[in-house]
Amino acid sequence: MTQSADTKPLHHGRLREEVIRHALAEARLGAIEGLSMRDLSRQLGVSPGAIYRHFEDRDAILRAVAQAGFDLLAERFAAALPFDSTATSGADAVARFEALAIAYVTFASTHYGLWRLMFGPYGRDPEAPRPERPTTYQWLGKALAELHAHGLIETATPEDQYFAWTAVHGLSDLQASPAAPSAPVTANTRRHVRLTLRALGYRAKYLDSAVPRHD
Amino acid sequence: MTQSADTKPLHHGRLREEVIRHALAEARLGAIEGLSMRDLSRQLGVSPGAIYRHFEDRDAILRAVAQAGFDLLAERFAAALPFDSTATSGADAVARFEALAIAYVTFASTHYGLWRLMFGPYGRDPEAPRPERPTTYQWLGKALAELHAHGLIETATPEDQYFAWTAVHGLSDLQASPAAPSAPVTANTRRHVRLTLRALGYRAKYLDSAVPRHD
DNA sequence: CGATCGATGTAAACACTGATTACACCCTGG
DNA sequence: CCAGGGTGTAATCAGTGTTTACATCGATCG
Repeated sequence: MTQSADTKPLHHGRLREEVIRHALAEARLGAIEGLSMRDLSRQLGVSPGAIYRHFEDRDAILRAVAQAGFDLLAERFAAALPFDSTATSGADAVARFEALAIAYVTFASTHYGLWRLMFGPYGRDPEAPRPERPTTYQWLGKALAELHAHGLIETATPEDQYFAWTAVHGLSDLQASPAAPSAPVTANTRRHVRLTLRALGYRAKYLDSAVPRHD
Repeated sequence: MTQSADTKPLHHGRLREEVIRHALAEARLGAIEGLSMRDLSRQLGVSPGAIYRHFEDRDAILRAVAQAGFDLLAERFAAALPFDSTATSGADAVARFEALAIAYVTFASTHYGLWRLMFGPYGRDPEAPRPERPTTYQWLGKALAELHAHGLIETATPEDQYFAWTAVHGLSDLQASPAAPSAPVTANTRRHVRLTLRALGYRAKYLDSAVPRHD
């Protein structure tokens, strides 16, 4: 399984990673459900059967890609906001929450196919938890806890957390859906975040004033 | 196209409706993307080619099913709440909004595959608008207008409307997603609705008190 | 009434897909 | 040096979406 990295020893070498890379690239645009084994094998210059040395199934590839999607999302979170740092002020806590939301919505709209895959039936491979990365839920929990610590929201219960997630998640989905009216991403998200915070009892201190940005 | 209903005149008759009926039934459970023409034709006791007399494509079937999904959702709305009626009081306006939200979430969770299809790339057939039914957006707009008319929310702008939709939509999606923690549907939705209303400036009059139910 | 014609269904074929199998290769460890 | 296992190949199988040529039925019209 785990190979000595970049030695490229056998005929082709590190096929598994290449498969995931290509499938992931295809998923960015959409319609990853239409992924074809034979297309994949042709792109990789390899016979169709070869892939079955590394994946049991086509479904196994989709699961692995979904997994990679969650990793990618975690990277985006980390890029928008270091996980170890803490908010220095109330305004900063708001900005951090907002940065998180924007990262989420942006990821969904720039990787819609992948994002749908992540929340579809291949969402999680229960065999392969990876506790080394904080999950979306943990990021969100931390952001809410900070807001609560600075007295900006009334509570930071799991229910509040769930609500905040669903609000941002719903925006992300409808933003990219052809069945809904569309709007510019980040401006829309900012307004959305303000309303979400108000739902959580935000005291309106910074509601209409400028808020310090992260990056 | 439109046939004299139940005469069943030709070899098989009304194949088109039967195709949609079967595909729709399959969509209830999920994975309608995996719909197979040949499976369908076998279920209908018909040769595979016959279906192509009524649908250009497999995709055309999916589009038609998505369309039928929106019709079905509209029916659920109408069942939960007559469109012509008006809220008699503030509490009633709240109850009506809540009934709408519950209908939406329940529909999504009981017809998840269909619901995903509706918001996927086959979401809308732009060739076939049907102005005779109020859309989700219109239902929602009416509910918010009533809340505003009774002085319960500050504004009822399109932005508010969009926010309310995304909030309920996100709940619907995460509720049925394997990648998220799950919870009981209606109780969860009630709490969600309360928070959503608060985001819109709800004055908390009925927030924790019992609210009259519809039906 | 009977011929005609368009709408509907059938059967066979085509290219393609996911998956399995038997076989060949070549690196590695003893 | 040579066995063995991980890796890739070629051929093959059943199943798919779609097209084509052909058959059949029902209504329409002279």
